[in-house]
Amino acid sequence: MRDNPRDTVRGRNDVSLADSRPRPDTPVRGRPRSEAVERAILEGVIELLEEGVPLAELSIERIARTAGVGKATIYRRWSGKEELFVDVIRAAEPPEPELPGTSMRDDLLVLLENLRQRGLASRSSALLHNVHAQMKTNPRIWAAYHENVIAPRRNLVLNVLRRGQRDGELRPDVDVELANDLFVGPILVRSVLRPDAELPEGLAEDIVDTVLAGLRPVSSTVSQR
Amino acid sequence: MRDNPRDTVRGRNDVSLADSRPRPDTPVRGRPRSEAVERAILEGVIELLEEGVPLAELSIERIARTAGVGKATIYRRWSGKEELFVDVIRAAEPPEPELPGTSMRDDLLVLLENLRQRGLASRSSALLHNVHAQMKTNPRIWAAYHENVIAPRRNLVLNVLRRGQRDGELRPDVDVELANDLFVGPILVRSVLRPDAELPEGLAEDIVDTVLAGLRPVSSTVSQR
DNA sequence: GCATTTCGATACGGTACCGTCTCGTATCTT
DNA sequence: AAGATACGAGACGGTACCGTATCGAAATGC
Repeated sequence: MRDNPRDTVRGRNDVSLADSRPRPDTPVRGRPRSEAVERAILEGVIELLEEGVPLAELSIERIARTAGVGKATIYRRWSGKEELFVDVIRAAEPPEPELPGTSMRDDLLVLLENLRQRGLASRSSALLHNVHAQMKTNPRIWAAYHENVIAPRRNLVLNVLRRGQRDGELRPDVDVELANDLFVGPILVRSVLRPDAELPEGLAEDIVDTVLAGLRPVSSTVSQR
Repeated sequence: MRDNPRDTVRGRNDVSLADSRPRPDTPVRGRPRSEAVERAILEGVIELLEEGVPLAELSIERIARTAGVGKATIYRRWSGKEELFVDVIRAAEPPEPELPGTSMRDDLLVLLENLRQRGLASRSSALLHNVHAQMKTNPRIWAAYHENVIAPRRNLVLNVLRRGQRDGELRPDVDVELANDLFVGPILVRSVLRPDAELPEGLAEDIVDTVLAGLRPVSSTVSQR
């Protein structure tokens, strides 16, 4: 797909639009691109980020150096660091959790526990930090992260909440979007904004039950505002 | 004879390093340092960050260029970009909100509304994004931000919650730290992690009342399906 | 008046990376 | 076998920034 229209040595008689043609046949001629090289590059970037190297300090030369490949091999696949990083995001996406489906509370427990585990993992954290850093400057990176990581998980929670609302486990008058943020907010805040905070064992259950029950003292009447 | 490089560094006040040095003869000789120049540099950095320029792309040369000062003028005050950024954080800190003190709910409304407003402001957001990006690499920047911005606000909320717990507005068995995250989490998640999300007008009130009341249907004793 | 220091400006050598290109070799299709 | 392409390695000219040094002018204390 990302073929190079720059036949170097021979005639450069080509004119204006290089690659506007859809070119359906992938170039099967010549040596094919190594899939192993591709993985080595992506994995190398992930490892560097995990080690705490910020994306801003990653140069193509350094990536090539640590992956043990030539610079041209990288430029053959991606046009630059940001393009590459989009694929890194895709490659690092963890699988979605399986839901028991027995009740809204049970599903929420699984989802929040999964979120807590991800908060404890350096890989997710490193990725999120660097995505976050590039968000303002490079909306494409943010879009890729949102599409590949955030949106799927968010939809999972929203669907669980909607079903819970249908089944009477959730007050019908609450906004499910707000409810979602009430559940995931505490974990996200601790893992992203206060990395020194702890994510203790029973946190997911504490959050679910506390949010469901409310913080007002039990004897208080509902008429209070 | 020119100066040795050590006496140029004298940053004003330090965060983590003790540096209780009682001003080694603030050089009253010669031309004094311009306070206006100092402000111009700090404000220039803040404006650049507000415009979406990431901290990683800020070079001393560029800062000097946009502030209209010489490079040496910057190096005379700070030893590098990170040192400078610590002072930028301090300079951009907004004032703490005033609390009515009439009830826990009223105080929480003010605090969360204040937080919502900050989420809407580009200045806070730009700062937070860049602090966040540097967090892993440069713990000093994170420490400065935590000490100057996060901790004071957090303590404000925690005190309000503790008082509410004493006064019977908050269940005595809930962890105030968890309660804090339940209240601030939704706003922080929306402003930091989902910048496309909205922060609508009545959000603060919605959060406070929903968290206090709980998400479980009122008369229901059913917790499982 | 004079010493001292800061000011903006800019020159300086050094470093790192950019993206392209070339080389010799390896691997695939025809 | 011939042709095409990918591979690692690295040369290449160009750009931006680093941190220091120097300049003449300005601002202060003595």
